[in-house]
Amino acid sequence: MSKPTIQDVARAAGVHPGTASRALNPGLTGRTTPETTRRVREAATRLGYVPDQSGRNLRTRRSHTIGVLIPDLGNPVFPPIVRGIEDGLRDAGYEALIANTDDSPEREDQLIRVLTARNCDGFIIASSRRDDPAVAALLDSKMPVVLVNRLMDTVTASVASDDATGMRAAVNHLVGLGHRTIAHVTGPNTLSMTQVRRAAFEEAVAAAGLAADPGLIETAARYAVDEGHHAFSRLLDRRAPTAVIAGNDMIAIGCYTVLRGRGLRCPEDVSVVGFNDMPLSGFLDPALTTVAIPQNDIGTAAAQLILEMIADGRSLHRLLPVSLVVRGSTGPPPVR
Amino acid sequence: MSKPTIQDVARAAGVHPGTASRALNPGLTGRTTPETTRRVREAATRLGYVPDQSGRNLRTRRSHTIGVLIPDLGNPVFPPIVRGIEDGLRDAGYEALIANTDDSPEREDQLIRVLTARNCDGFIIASSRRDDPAVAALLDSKMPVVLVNRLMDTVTASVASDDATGMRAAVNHLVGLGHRTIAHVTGPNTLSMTQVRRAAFEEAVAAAGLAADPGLIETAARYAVDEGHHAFSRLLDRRAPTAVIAGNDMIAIGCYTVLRGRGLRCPEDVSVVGFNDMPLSGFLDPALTTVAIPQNDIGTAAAQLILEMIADGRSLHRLLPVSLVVRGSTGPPPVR
DNA sequence: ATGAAAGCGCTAACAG
DNA sequence: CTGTTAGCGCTTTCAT
Repeated sequence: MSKPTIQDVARAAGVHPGTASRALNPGLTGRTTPETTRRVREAATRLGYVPDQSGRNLRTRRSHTIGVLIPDLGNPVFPPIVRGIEDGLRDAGYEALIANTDDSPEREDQLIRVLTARNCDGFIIASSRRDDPAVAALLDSKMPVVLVNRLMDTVTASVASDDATGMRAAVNHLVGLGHRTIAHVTGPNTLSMTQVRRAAFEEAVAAAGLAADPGLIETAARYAVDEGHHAFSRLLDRRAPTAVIAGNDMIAIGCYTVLRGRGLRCPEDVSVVGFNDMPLSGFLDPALTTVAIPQNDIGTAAAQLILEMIADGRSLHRLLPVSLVVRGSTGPPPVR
Repeated sequence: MSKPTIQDVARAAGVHPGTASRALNPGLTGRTTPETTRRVREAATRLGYVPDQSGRNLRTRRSHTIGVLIPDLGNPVFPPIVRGIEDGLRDAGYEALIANTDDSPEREDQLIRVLTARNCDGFIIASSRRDDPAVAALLDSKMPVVLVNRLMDTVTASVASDDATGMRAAVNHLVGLGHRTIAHVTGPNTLSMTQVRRAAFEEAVAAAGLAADPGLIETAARYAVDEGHHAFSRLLDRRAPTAVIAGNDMIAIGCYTVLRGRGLRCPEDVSVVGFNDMPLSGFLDPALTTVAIPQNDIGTAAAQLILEMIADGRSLHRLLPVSLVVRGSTGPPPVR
């Protein structure tokens, strides 16, 4: 004997399937007699009835499923965020469909289609570029969308860390240690996150009374170790900073490898500050000083936000607080 | 304009929806004229047609969804495996529903129920303990299940790395360097993985003609940095090994922190070997010598296997090759 | 090889 | 409040 359908339940309860459906749907209580409701529910539990999701999805065009787009689960920043999302959604009876875009616009576009075909009720997207036609089209289609950490002008709902404040704290930390020549290795310019962190860097440097020097800023093609390595290497070929703030922890590791390759010590010769405080950053040698973003909270906030959008259409921007974690990679500048 | 349906494609191609369906379904090539197939496919791509899964699921009585249970996405070993699973499944039109058990039996049991209610067509489980009633019940129910890296006696389908061979390579590497006192910090005994690695360690040590010394083996309560730290600390309190093989890379990091805390250098005083070669292990200082398991391949193999089980009921055990990656954390033992 | 038609399980709109 | 009916998009059987 296979799984019971709502027809079976209706027959057992002596009512019409439509009535059984109403009795079983929590949102429609009051549309059936208490007595009927009771009888149907009793029959359902007795038969071990579990509503078939496929039928329900097809009819309601709802799947209780959220598409989650991230650049790459292999980047250690994302797993904690994804966990936050998953747990937040599941507590509300939703599931996450997770997909990696590898920062490829084509792949992102294709994945949006695949997930749309699954009738996702909404999307949480952490992979968007500032100019992103696929996401823009999704927003146009009135699909609920929450952007995470990478924002776009047109979006109405987002969750991000307060990177500007974090960057200021990082710069002030270095200035307080006595640094006067501070470099910044940014991520790719296509991302809003890069812009925010870079603008805050320039602002904080100016506020500290240091000379603005474009030569102290270099762009890594991706938020990855090797690209960070190349970018910082180019920077060191033309300048001699006593400290560098990396666009994120992966780039910071790239800075480490450059210093090691050139026989420079960290923090004695050059201090390094990262961004994100991803897992294991504290176990690097030296332990990385970095701006910690609340990765798990970002995930749960994104989950909560998308659910609110689906329920009431409410949408807002949330900025979550960060904190500077001072470890062993920063110290006073060398005496010249 | 909303999403195109197969009706739209059929109309555009001038054929009946049924024919369009046949032309689009890869399994049914030969049931339509090459010309028809071409025309339908052309119309489909032109319209950007993506089959609606709810309709398909309802009709085929399949959800094209696989439940994936892992201990914790926060452990850097798992993201690459999960990526392999996701990509492997998606290429075949399946999606993964990922859930973290945090190694809690209760949570695992509950998650299995949640995912079963979603009509998953099968499960890929990387969180099973040797004695695991929830997974055992799932196996009993004839649900297709593939176990990953952690095996059980009763399972018929599994994917794992060839840990025994890897462990032998690690031991031989150390013996070749001249080490005669080699320690092993294992993971928890509840996992088959731990057993396999430990048994292979003892075997390889014996095969090298070294004395078996139970005092050189210590168990970490979890595959985590802090537990690895505590376990290795206990071990060093009673023995003075010149090398240690950690149950995995997280435990290896715990060994690093113990050595650092005691003023011992790696590899000059004590060599350390890890297991898994998780991301960033190569960027630790010293770069970790470790047994690399093909994380991505494990994921894709698991995806392939579960799809085969669903399709033909075929099931088998796969053991994937590993390789020792020699980096900077191993060297000759100190001269006494 | 293709067209026609039925139906998977469910719920929303409409009557009564 | 409940029965009736229709149909979501797709695949598959049955004709032709």
